[in-house]
Amino acid sequence: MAKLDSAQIARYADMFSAMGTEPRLRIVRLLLTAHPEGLVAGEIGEELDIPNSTLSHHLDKLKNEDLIAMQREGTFLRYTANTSALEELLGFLYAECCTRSNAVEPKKVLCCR
Amino acid sequence: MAKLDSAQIARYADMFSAMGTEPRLRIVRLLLTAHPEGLVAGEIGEELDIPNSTLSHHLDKLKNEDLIAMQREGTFLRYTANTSALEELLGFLYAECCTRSNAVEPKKVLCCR
DNA sequence: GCTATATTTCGATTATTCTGGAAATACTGG
DNA sequence: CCAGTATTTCCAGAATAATCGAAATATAGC
Repeated sequence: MAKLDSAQIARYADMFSAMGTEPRLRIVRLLLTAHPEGLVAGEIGEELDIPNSTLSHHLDKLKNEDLIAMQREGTFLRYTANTSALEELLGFLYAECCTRSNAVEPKKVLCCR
Repeated sequence: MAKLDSAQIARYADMFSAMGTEPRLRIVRLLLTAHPEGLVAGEIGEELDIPNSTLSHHLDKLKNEDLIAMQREGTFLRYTANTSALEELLGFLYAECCTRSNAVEPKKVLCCR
């Protein structure tokens, strides 16, 4: 297993932090549900009942951590979950818990394929 | 799959938040490496070079989110990773990413048993 | 009980984050 | 180019979090 340097650990911490708030965790969940089409900002805000500017800040944070992606569609901005980043985060957590230390047994968490 | 209520989502958010800081993520990693024996507070502080009181706050937060456990050993306090909680968090993330939405393919993350 | 060690709690400072109204920007269709 | 809609940025306030020295607490051994 590759050794993790300080920057990488900090990055994972930032990703966890980005998911570490109820509104943002809800946003990610919602985008996963709507995957791969995603949703435009207005739909997210309406569904989760979050004011425009507040939502925009949350989306910005998630985007900065690369957990979601954005693409313009005319006057709309469509947001989608970034599956590779989530994959990476999941892989990190899995590696820490199961591979690196054998602290958690994989089979308890997942049933493969 | 059981439907997640607001309190549960908030709880997962809090767990992510607890891991969402570099010092605390390092602490969890260190305790996983030392699992199942764990480490006493002083050892953690020395290894990660964190002042007493700062460390104590971090440990308190992790303990509040049930990510670590503590037991007294004479004048020492031994901390251990709480594998069930980590298991649960890993399971949640897995379910969100892979089961619920099929956004991430399990085999990309893990190689089962 | 006193001393020594380990760790927490107190207290206070600084930094960061969350929130949301109002103004600005971006785009579309006429 | 103007009106209309979508969304962001600006700004500011309030709340929360991170930090750490110093004082307090807990335990052990003598």
